[in-house]
Amino acid sequence: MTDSCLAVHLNHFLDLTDREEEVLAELEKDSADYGAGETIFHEGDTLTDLFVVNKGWLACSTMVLDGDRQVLQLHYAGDVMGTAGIAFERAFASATTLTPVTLCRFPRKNLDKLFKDHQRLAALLYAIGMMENVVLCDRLKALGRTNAEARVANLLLSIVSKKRVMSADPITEFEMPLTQVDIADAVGVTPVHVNRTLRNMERRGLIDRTGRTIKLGDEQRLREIAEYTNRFEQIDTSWFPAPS
Amino acid sequence: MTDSCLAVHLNHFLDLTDREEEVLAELEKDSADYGAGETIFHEGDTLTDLFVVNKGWLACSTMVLDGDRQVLQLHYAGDVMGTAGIAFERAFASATTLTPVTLCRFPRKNLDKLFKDHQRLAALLYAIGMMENVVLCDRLKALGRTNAEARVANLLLSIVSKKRVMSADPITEFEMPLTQVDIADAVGVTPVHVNRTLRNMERRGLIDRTGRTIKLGDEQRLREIAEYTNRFEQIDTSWFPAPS
DNA sequence: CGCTATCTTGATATGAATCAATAGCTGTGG
DNA sequence: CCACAGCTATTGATTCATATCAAGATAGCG
Repeated sequence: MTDSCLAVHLNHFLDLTDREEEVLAELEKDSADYGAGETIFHEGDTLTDLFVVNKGWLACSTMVLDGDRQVLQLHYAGDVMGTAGIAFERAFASATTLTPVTLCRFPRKNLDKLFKDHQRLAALLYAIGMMENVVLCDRLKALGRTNAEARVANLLLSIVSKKRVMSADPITEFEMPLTQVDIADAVGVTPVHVNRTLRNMERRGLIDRTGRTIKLGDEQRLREIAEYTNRFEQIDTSWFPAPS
Repeated sequence: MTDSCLAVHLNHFLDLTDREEEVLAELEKDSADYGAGETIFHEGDTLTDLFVVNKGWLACSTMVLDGDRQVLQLHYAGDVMGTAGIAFERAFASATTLTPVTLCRFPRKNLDKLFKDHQRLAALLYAIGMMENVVLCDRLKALGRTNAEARVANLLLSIVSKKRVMSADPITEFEMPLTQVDIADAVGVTPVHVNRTLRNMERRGLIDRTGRTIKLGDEQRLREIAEYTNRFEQIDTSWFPAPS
């Protein structure tokens, strides 16, 4: 077994060869720790590195001119963060840590080796990128066409899903990495309304809260409210080229 | 010069070699025509093919249980459609034609050759996928944090941007492929409100409308209102592996 | 040339925003 | 070890952008 977080994550979708695991571990050499609330990079920064998240939660967000903030993506252990940097030289969003975080930074230039020598891994990264695409579409649907409660339910479920990818047992209780302001910025409502929505969900037994800990009281019902599909569970790797 | 639409599109970002153009042309062999308003595939269909759009506009959309619809992505000549199929065996959205369309269908399995033998093209496809992620994030920001006018402005500008990628001259007038109901489903408001918003924008000289033709009366101002960034213009290919 | 989809406009309703105030919690320095 | 500062959470009152409901008016198409 490897201690590469990325390898653990990718092994979820594919049986990696030893050689492949080595290559991935290589990307995770250069690790650094951050406290909660730190900014890793800012929107507009020149950024030709990617990051493997080794531990903790981060949010990518962008500001509207009037001062509003939109949280675009959440990243958790095992994720590759900053993949937009594959297409653009400048960051389109800022990345901030929500919890203490360990990150491994590597130059995107290293990906060319991966494309040349480990095509199956390249395909897997591509597929994961497309999965993120689908996740973004789910969020688009939630923001465009559902009310505050469904949006919040969606967010909670996707956080649990991400946790479950990296842990063997089926979590139903978790430490919420987002403040109510963060939730508001993620689901596109005001903090005040997030508060009322959460309390209302609590009152009806959908969730239980103790401090920042959230327990899913009725996950089935939450899924119905959010019309949730877990996209993180598996990806279809059947078309992939042979392993190197 | 090739008649492959995909090659024309990709040449926008990279100087393709003759060999690369051949490989792309190969993907565009199997073409078929569709009228406006046809459905190419449905949400939930098993779908292991991708499509190159050769001509016309398509919309990918998904339904909410209560009957609402959310338009997720628009596709135009030169686009590869259905790339989510790279990660999943079932379509997460439906694709319908907005105008008469020519499509070339190819099995995703063909991508493995591309990964094995034409790594630069694989990297480019990956980069374009990541560009689409950024576009989705822009839309997320628009839906989460801006009013109806900014959302509509955003949509109009992104349609013009897509047209400009495939045409030499700087279009300011175009045939709108979406009805007001489609626009509503794309920007997450009601058709009634789209109508009022468009008329208001017209009254203020931001746009001119004659039938379905829209002319950008004050593109600069529209960009400010939408806080628009054109993501389609160029992608950074400097890290790519060498051409095959 | 009538049918149906699309667009337009007015009146009213409502989910969420805004404004405003208070309370709890966490850390930090005196 | 307490007091103060500054986030975070809670709650009520009011406002507002957009939804909903309803009814024409146009226009494209078979």
